[in-house]
Amino acid sequence: MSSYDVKKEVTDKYSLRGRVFNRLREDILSGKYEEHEELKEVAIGEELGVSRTPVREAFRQLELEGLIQIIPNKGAYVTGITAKDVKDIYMIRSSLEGMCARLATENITEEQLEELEENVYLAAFHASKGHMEQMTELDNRFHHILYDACNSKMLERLLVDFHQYVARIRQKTLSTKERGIASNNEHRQIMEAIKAGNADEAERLATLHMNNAYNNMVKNGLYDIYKNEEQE
Amino acid sequence: MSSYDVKKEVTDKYSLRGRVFNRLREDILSGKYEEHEELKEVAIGEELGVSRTPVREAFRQLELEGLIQIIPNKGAYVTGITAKDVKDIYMIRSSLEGMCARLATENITEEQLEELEENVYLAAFHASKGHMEQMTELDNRFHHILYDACNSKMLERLLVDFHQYVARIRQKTLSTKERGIASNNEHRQIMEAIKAGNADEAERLATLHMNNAYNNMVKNGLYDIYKNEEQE
DNA sequence: TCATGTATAATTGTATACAATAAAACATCT
DNA sequence: AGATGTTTTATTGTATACAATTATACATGA
Repeated sequence: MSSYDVKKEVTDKYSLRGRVFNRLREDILSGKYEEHEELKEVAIGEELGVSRTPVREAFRQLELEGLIQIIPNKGAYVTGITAKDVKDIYMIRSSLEGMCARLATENITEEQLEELEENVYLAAFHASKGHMEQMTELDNRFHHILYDACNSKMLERLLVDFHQYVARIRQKTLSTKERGIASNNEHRQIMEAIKAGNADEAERLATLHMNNAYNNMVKNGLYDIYKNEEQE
Repeated sequence: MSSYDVKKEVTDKYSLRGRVFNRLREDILSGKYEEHEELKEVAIGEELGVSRTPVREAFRQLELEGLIQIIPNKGAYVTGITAKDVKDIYMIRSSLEGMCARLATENITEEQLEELEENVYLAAFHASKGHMEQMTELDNRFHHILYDACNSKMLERLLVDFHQYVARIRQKTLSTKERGIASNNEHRQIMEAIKAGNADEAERLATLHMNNAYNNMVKNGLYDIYKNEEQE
C-alpha cells in the first residue's frame, strides 16, 4: 500500500470530520464549488448531517492542503489557481517527477514494475478508443506507482499533493485523444527506461513528460480559462 | 513583505486557535516536546488557558504541516524525523533552491539585492566572531529573501515549509564556526551570480550550497543522532 | 440621491456538556 | 504467577449554547 493511501486513512475517513474532509475535498477538486466560493459552516454541516465542529476541523485541514483559504472571522473560500500557479507547479513537478523516476529506477519492486507495464498496455487500448475517463484513471495510477516506488515519503507527499492540485485544472482544459496517445507513449518510454535500469534516461524522460503535459495545456487554452484573473 | 509572513498571519495569530497553533509549532520546532511525545488536548489547553476546541483545531493544522501525527481516537504525537527524511529533504531542497535562485536572478528587486549584500557582509563579521545565534538568523533571512525574490508563491511555500522542517534538525547537529564561514562564502557567491544576472551560475551554486550543507550535517553526526530509529 | 449611523441578522469563535472509544486498574480463575 | 475478563478511568469525538464579530437592512439627514 502506498503511503498516499496511508495518509488518507490516517485522516480518518470513518469519523465525521474525516468524512466531511474527504467529501469537501472531492467536491472542490471536481469543481462542484466555484473558485472563490464561500463555504458556510452550517450549510455544509446540514448538507452532510453533522454539526459545525467536525466541519470546522475539516476546514482547517483543507486550508493547509491549499484547497480553501480561511479569513478569520469572515469565512472559508475556495482557493483560486492562476495560470501562473499552474506554470509554477509544472516547473516544480518537472524537476521532482524526474527525481522520482530516478529513485524509482533504483527502488522499484517486481510487482510495481509489472503493474507499470500492465498500465501502459491497458492505456494503449483505451487511448486508441478515446476513452478519456479510463485514461485519466490510468494516468493517475501510473504516476502514483512511481511515487510509491521512489521510496521517499517526503517526495511522495509532495508529488501527491501537486498531482491533486493539478486535477482541478484538468477538469477545465480538455484533454484530446491525440495527447492521450502521446502521453501514454511517454509513459511507456519511462517504464522501459526504469525496466532497463537506466536512471538517467528515466529522469530525463519524466521531466520531458511534464514539460509536454504543460505545453499541451497551454496549447489547449490554459491562459484563456484564467484570462479574467489577476496574474498576481 | 514575503508571502511567508502573510501565510502565518492568515493563520490568525490573534485568535486563540492561532495562538495555540503558533505556540505549539514553536515548541515543537525548538525541541521542547520530544519526538513521538503525545500531546493531550486538556493539558495543552490548561497550559495556555483555553478550552479544547481551539487546541483541537490547532492540532489539525499542525498535522498537515507535518509536525504532529493524529491517530483517530488515540492521540496526537510529535512527528519523528528519520535520517532518511533529512537526506530526502536536502535532495529535494538542492533542486528547488537551485530553481529558486535561477528565478530570483530574473525577478529580484534592487532592494532585495541590497539586503542580500548587506546580509552577506554582516554575516562575514559574525562568522569570524563565531556568533552562531546571529549566523542562524542571517542564514534564515538570506534564504527567505531568495524565496521571496523568486516570485513564485508555490515554490516559496514549499521552500519555507522545508526550511522550517530542517530547523528542527539544526537544534541537534551543532554547526561549527568553520561551516559558518564556508556557508557565508557560498552565500556571497550566489549573491554575486544573481547580481551579475548569471542565472545558470546562481542555480548551480545554490544547488551546491545545499549539498554542502547536507554533507556537513552527515559529517557532524546526523546518523548518530538518529541511529536508534528505524531507517524505514 | 447619496452618505452616514443604527439596529438587526447572519456567521464565526470559544466553551462546555455529553457520547464513544481506548487505556488502565482490578478481580477472578486456572 | 500468569492469563483472562470486567470495571473504572482517561481521552478523544461530536453537538450545542453562548459570545464576539461581521454583514445586511433600514432609517435618517443633507
